[in-house]
Amino acid sequence: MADGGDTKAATVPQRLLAEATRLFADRGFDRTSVQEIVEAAGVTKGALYHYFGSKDDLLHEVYARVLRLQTERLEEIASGTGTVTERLHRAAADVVVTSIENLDDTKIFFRSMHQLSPEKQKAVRAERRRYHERFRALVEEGQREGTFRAELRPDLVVDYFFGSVHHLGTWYREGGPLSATQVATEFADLLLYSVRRP
Amino acid sequence: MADGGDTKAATVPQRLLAEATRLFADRGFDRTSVQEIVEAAGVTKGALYHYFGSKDDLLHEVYARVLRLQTERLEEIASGTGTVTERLHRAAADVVVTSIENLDDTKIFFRSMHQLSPEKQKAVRAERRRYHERFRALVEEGQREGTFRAELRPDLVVDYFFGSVHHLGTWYREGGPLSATQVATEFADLLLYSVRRP
Amino acid sequence: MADGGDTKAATVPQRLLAEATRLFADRGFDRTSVQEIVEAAGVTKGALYHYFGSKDDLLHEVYARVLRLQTERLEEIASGTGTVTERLHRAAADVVVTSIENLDDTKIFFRSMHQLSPEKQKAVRAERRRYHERFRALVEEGQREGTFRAELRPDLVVDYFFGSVHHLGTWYREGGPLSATQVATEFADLLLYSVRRP
Amino acid sequence: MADGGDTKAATVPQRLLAEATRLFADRGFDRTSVQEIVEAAGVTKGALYHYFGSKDDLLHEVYARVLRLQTERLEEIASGTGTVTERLHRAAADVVVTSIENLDDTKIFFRSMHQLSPEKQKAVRAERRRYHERFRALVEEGQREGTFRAELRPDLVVDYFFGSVHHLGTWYREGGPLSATQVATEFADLLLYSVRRP
DNA sequence: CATGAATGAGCGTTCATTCAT
DNA sequence: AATGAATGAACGCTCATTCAT
Repeated sequence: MADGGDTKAATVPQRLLAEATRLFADRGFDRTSVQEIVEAAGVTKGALYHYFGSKDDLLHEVYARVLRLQTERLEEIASGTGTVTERLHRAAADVVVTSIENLDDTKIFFRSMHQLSPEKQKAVRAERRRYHERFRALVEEGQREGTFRAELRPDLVVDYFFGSVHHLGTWYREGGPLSATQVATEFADLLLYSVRRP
Repeated sequence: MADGGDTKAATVPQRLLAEATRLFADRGFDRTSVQEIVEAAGVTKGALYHYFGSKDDLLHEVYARVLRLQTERLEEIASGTGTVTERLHRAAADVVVTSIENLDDTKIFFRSMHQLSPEKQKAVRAERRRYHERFRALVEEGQREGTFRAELRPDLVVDYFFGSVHHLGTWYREGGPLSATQVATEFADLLLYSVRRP
Repeated sequence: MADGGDTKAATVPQRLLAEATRLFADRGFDRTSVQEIVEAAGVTKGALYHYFGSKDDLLHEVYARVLRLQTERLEEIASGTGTVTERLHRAAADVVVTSIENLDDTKIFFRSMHQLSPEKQKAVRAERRRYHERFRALVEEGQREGTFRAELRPDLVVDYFFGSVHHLGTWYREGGPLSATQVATEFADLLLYSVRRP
Repeated sequence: MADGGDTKAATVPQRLLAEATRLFADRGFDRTSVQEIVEAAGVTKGALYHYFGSKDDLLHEVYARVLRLQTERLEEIASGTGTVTERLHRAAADVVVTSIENLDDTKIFFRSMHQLSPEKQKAVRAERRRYHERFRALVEEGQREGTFRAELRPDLVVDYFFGSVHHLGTWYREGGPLSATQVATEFADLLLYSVRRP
């Protein structure tokens, strides 16, 4: 009963979620069959439907998990210590690092969102919006205190930056020439250079 | 029979391509059936398969068209007159405008690329790489002449910027508060601010 | 915990049978899942399979209960006092009233019979036949004593009348313009008019 | 190309409808799989769905056909020559004969109606109601002219009689002791005896 | 050029039942 | 007495593609 192994010890729903994440990232939601997921997890379809209401639910769980994680981290950094420049830089770098560390989730996020059912899409978007708003608040804070350029549209800056972040999945390769931290630092630098009053 | 009208005059393959683009952007490649495409175009399946080898071919054509267009425009701007700052700004703003003007193609591009067959994906990526290289050359040119910051990794700058561009499809809405030109100017400004030596 | 209430006090198998009856009548046997039954009864699947061997068994119990009831009542009436005319009228009216009072059972009876396993179907049909025979005996008694028309085929009369009775479930609505007794009287009248020597 | 055979010559949709009718009557709608139907008809599932939108559609077609047939016949008889007694007798006997001749349809009708989708059920019921109304009009005509007993509720008489007719499928066996005409005559006699002023 | 009937493999999902606890 | 995780087979349906006409 002791947690000795790694995959063997995981519960059935955990294994299903892990394999689904991997497969959705690999070939996309529509191209992944329920059969493939259960085979990868070593169970039968019935088991999957015992824990998840639908294939859609599985994808929704992936989203919920990553959104929860990122929201927590941003909240901690944004409300932490340091100048607004330091905090924005830290938040930007952090979302890059965690996006790279969970590259499968990142890939799924922007590729498969529109394959969710309309209601679930709405729920995810709402959560996402809250996350963006917290980030935008940092930009606005910097504008109010005169550190960031006042003529910028903060919402546009956020969309600009997160476009770059979401696209990491299309070009970043583990084992490539760049470490996660290197990319994170460069991206955060690029962001700060573009918003700071020169 | 003479080419007098507008929609009526479009040839069958043109109409098929137009409807396919619209539908792929709307619901994604996998969620669009061949039946829906031919119904929208007012022809039968046989006609589609007469002009296109497969559903995949249709998607490939969408990509080929937009890549051709963007490459032409970039080439013209990059090799045009003006300082490197002016040319990079112009190129960046232009790709934003054309991405917004062809928002359907933009949506398809980043959502459905991985649904192409491996060989076609490879071909599209190669073409895309050439496009990015031309853009990167502009950054390098600015670095060589001392206008842009030397410590930047030019390839990373390009990925950073095009991430933002590709994501326009997820948030930009026609009829919203921002015109294509406004977004283009802001995006190009953000880019230039982040690469220019302060 | 004392048997004070009404629904709360019912035993688990009683509650299961009651909910199954309601659901089978509502949506049919095949359209009712075991899951729905146990949820309605507030127990789990294991409990159902503890008391009933199969879903089929549950349906069989419904039949057994209603057949037992009707046989008892017919027996009492047929062997009671009064002329054969009075007894046939009373029996006919009574089966209409009890069919309406147990409309769910009536609906199930003619809709779901063929969904029982072959052996159980045979058992139910045999029981049903005995019931019909007792009814038919009343008709024959009337023919022998010259009250009912001799040229009638008694078995056909029985099938004719019970067709009408079994179909009550398709059109009778509680709260409609007709009370159970009104329908019972009219149906019994129609039967007697058609069998009595004019 | 000449219509030489019997089953071979029938078109694919005709064969599908014929086999579906037989199977639905045999084992009920829910117990008949689409796979069984297409195997019996010697085609594949794709072919079935080329001609029919759903399994439900197939059942609806069965209903539509039999309702059309019966309505035509009733209309012809009811508006024909003869006294109201003769016409009601003729109509009653005719519906029995055609119900026996199309016993499969009769079985399906009362067993599987509630397995149709709600909208289609509504459509069938509406058509059925029109049929009943035409029949009821005959009873009312007889009451107005004083031939039938005035105290009868005509709608109840119709439900009474058609209950018997619909139940033919549960007990009538081809090759049994009774011909269709014999049953028809007896049923019509029973009806007329019960409605005529003695 | 174009049709549309037909294929065949695969899809997501349901469900009665079993069994270790 | 009762749980609920898990099975495994079947279900209705979709779809890109082919091919005789």
